Amino acid sequence: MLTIGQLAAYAGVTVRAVRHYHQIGLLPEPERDASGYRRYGATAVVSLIKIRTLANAGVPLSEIGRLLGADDSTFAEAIERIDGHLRDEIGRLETSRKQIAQLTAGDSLVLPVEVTCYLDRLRQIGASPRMVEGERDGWILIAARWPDRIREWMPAKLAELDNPQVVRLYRLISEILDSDAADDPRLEEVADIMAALAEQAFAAGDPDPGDETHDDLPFDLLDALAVEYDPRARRLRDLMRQRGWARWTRLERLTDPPD
Amino acid sequence: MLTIGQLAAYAGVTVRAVRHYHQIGLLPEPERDASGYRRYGATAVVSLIKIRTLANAGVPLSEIGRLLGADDSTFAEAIERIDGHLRDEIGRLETSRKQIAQLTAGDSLVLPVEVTCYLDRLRQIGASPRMVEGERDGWILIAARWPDRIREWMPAKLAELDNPQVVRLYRLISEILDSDAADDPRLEEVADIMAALAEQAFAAGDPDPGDETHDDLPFDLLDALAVEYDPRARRLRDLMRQRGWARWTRLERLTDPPD
DNA sequence: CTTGACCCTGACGCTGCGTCAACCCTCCAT
DNA sequence: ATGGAGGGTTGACGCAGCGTCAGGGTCAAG
Repeated sequence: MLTIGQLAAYAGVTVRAVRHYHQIGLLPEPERDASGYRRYGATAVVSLIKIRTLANAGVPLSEIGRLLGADDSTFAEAIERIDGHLRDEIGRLETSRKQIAQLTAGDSLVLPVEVTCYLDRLRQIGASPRMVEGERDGWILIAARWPDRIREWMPAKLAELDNPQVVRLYRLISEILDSDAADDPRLEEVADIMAALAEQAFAAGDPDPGDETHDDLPFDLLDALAVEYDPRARRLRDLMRQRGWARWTRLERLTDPPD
Repeated sequence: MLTIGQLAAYAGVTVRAVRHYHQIGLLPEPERDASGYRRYGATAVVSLIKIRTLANAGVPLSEIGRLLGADDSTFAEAIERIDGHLRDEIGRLETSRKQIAQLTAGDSLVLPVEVTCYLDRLRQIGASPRMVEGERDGWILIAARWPDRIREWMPAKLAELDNPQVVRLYRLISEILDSDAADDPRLEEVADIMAALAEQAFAAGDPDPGDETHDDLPFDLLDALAVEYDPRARRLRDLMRQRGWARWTRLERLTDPPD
């Protein structure tokens, strides 16, 4: 007659596990000796080994009970099912591994490589870290909404950075972000440049992604994001409204005369 | 300003998940509106997307908080560690899959193929199902103790089944098991055969695995197993003792004259 | 007699939420 | 004005498979 510790040691499991199997009815409670200790016979050892074998094979405890009493075809069927679960699980973990393999720190955390290139380029032309951070978060919002289409849009965005006006714009905004002036006069210049650029784009007949997707939410979020990053964005938005433009952050759109 | 449902939808998670992230402090609680509803801004959306990205990559929630605020090298280090965990997990599941692939129903559940062959052979020579079942469970106990060495022992055991005396022995025991007689007279014959076989083996100088391993517990368990399977085994053991043999089940051993 | 190694029951903890319950808020159609 | 649908709120339990106390009692040995 074995104590629970000896039983567990023989089967290579912990005492707690054995008690757990009792609790869930997987292994029957044995007789107790005079002092209330559980006393196990050889059949208990055999049962426990069978249980552990199935459990080690990844069979959930809840299935093991039925499985041990099942006939061969039921058993094979159940094995089939469990193998399916395991395959799924492995697949999930492997996609996880691929994902985290791509998670280098910084920008590429959530963004496709095209966007991180764009952000790097922004740094090159003199955008401040804070500016780039804001841009990155904006692109995160965009990427969440259109994960597939975002790659199409990047080449055009990247090309824009060759435009000296755009470069000047980003530098200006960077400077403003880094200053503490509550109402920076340079905001007017920023608005002028943005309006001019919007005018050019409109004249060139650029396709407006907002029209295609017909989903304002991401752009509302972009506006809100800018304001959360720097409250002076609100003032900039007003200046843009005066110039006949709304949704200034990512993509511009002609509107009726404001107010 | 978004409600919790809109926030969750944008990031592709459930409302419950968002509340969970609040609870564990991963996502800060936002302001409430007049009626107590949570109201989220754009930065919350960005944070939630970052969280989900890491979580989808298999990063435990408890790590995500630190990771989002970590510098690049800390981040890379953590990623390394998490990838290690994932690899381990995948490895475990894959061994599980291999294991259950080998789990055909019946005998081979816990036993190596050599043993199941032996059991099949037992059936061929006329051992009853009940007898074979008992043998199988005995081998399970052995296999649990010496999982590596058991393969060495099987050829000899298999060869034994060519001995007509051994065949007669198994058939006799099968018959007794299938009968209900409380004290079957054939037990005497069983004991005679077993004693004779033991004598031969001893004379041939068979190595006694019990001596090598110096671990009596498995053999005690085998004895106990037999008794639990059929109480008449106790009588058989006494008969064997009278003939100068102990530990009758698996391997015999000479002892001092009994009692 | 003490000490250390076991045994007992009962209960919480872990992970990442799903799923009630019981109630409040808002908006839209009647 | 009202009622119902479809949001939102907190609080709580449940899941798998045990690990890990807490607060006892028991056994074998020195």
